[in-house]
Amino acid sequence: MVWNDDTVERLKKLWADGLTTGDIGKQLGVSKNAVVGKAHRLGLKARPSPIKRTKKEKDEKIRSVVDLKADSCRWPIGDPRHPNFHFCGKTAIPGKPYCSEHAQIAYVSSSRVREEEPAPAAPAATAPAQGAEPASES
DNA sequence: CCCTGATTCGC
DNA sequence: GCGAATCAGG
Repeated sequence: MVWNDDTVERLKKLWADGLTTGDIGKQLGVSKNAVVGKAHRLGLKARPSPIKRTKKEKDEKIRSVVDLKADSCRWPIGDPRHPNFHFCGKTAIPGKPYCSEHAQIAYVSSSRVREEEPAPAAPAATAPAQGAEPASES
């Protein structure tokens, strides 16, 4: 490996960028040892071993049932497998997991459902009352 | 055992 | 000075 100013600069860049020695080595075409060794000699280094890109990524992806209030209507909207799946969220009837509107649909008198009303994925009768667990991302 | 970085040591 | 081998932490 020829450590000219250019390569050294790239090394420092990648190193500062939070890349692991292995990744830097791949991008520079050298082994991780070469990277670590050079970094050591350059003076820079001293990073926690399993350095992780603690940057962004992640976050604001798992949200749906998690932020439901105790009185939020749990009527499912959309496909549970779809990222945009959510719940009605409107204020539910005290003691019930659905708002008045959806409660009518959920608690059909003679097990008969309105034709245009989709059956709830999680029936209120069997769904956990206030402890709805976020089962997304599984 | 996998990963990581740190240090050693022959070249 | 270089980096594979080796060591050590997680």
